[in-house]
Amino acid sequence: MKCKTDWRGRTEEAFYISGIFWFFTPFWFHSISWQGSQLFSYFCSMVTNEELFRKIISHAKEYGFVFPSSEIYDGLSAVYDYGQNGVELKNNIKSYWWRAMVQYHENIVGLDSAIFMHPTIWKASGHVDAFNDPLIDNKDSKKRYRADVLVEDFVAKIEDKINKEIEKAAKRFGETFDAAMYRSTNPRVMEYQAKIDAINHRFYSSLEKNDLADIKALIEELGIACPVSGTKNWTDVRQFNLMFATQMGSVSEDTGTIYLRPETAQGIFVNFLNVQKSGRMKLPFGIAQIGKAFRNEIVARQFIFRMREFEQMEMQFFVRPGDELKWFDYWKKERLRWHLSLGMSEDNYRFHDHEKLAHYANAATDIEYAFPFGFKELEGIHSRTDFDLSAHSKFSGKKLQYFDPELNESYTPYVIETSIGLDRTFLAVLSHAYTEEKLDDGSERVVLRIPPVLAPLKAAILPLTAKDGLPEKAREIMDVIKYDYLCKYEEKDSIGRRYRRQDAIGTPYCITVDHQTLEDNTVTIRERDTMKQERIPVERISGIIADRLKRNS
RNA sequence: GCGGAAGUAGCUCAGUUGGUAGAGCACGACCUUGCCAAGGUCGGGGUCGCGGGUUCGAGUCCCGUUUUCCGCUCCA
Repeated sequence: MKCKTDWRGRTEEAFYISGIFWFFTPFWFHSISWQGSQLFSYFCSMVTNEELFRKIISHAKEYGFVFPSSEIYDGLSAVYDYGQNGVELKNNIKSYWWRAMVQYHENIVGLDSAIFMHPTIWKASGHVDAFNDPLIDNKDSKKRYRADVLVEDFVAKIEDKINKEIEKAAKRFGETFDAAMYRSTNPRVMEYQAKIDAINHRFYSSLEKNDLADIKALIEELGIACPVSGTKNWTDVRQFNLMFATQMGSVSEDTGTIYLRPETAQGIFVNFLNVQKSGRMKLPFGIAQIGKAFRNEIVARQFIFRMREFEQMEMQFFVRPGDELKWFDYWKKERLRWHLSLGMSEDNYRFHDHEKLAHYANAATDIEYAFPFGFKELEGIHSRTDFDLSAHSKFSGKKLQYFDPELNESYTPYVIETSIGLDRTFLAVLSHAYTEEKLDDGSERVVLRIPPVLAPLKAAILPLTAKDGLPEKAREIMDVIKYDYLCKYEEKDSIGRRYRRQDAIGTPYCITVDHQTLEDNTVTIRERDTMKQERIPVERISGIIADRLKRNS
């Protein structure tokens, strides 16, 4: 009935075309052409996806969801403002998450920590070191590399040579061979090892001194060539600090430089004791927080997917050491359940387990969402061990431990983190919701199938005509239910056009006041997705909407 | 940050070898209609992203710059 272009842009036509190829190809050719036809439809979907993504972005602007920041001043790169409908959707996502985490879990409490934090926090967390990448470009291939990675790769090659030497020697000497001994005595291996040590020493001491010129000199002396162009035509090494720095008047340190937090997690860790003691929290328990974070990304793109100022919804769950993988699994399942509860199709989500773990983690996974530009990280779930609390313990000199009455001992709790991007969730909802439909009568409509519980407006109150006392009656109804839900009253334009306008911003219900309303005090309630209408008594409007929203969440 | 493409009304776009800024939709007022958008009349809105240059004259040609998109790169 409906020719739907879903958010992946896989229109029926795309399948149809690849189907024709399939049908007319000789059977013997199918095994070969299968991949080709897959590629072909993939290509089709890529093209329509780009188009679809563009449409979503302009729809978001046109209907007051997302505006480019400072637009009248030409905009500010990768910064966006949320408009009148966007702010509602965003707030609804926040409270949907907050309810699920804080209200429905008796052992999770909230927190709202400041964006400004003591500078040493970022040393303890590792951000000062890890967020400083020295970068270098090859002028011929125009490729950019991390200088430390180039040097590491070079070192790895020497390491390979050592290993080959040892292998050869092992064959020669047979079972009596002692690799460790060989390593520390063989002159050629020792020479290689000395070279590695020299390179590493020079690189890291230069990095520490922030001597970028010497890092470039090192790369040139080693004769490292670009893997793509094969040339050694390098730019200067530049340092990108991914943390925004600013000045604060009175900081007791010698420098007044403070950073805008690059993640909200540290605010939770440094308040671990405050919350645990004042809330008399018993392990396992969690602290949840929603807030802004800032990263000076080199490349911030893809609309609100990667911004320099963004909002996270994080929860740190403190557990007994040894239990962490059990809880990691628990939160993996629990968080996916939350996503699926929005009803945005199971196929759109997948786990991506990390094979290479960060220095602090012993297990990590991402929940990825199928955005129009592919599966991308939406939420991270990490088992962070006791890395954070121990680091803060060490840097602050305060003992961040928990006395476990059951075990009758103190220990540093382990942490499971769930960290979801609010703006990314917003984009996921919008991408899922945006639908272009062809109706039976041949007309088209754009409808945002936002999960009703998240929709900016819950209902529109519409008098069928702007006369005969219908506006007055509709106003009366509006004045009652506006205290239950965010609603909009509208009387301008034909009723059909008003329905379409509400479809375009995802309002799940339209309440229409007609002539019959004046007689028997009933109205029609129109459902956004099906466009079906039913007649209900005025006094039951709020209750019926409440029931349906609950059913949807 | 590098390379490529683009920027004209709220949106989608047209604009001839350089010669007085346009259309459709949207918006506002009034009329008409009255349950799934686009009937009538009238109207508002653009220093053509910004800044220079060439020219008698620049939306158009040249340079710079900025923003967006694509690719590279990066991504706790």
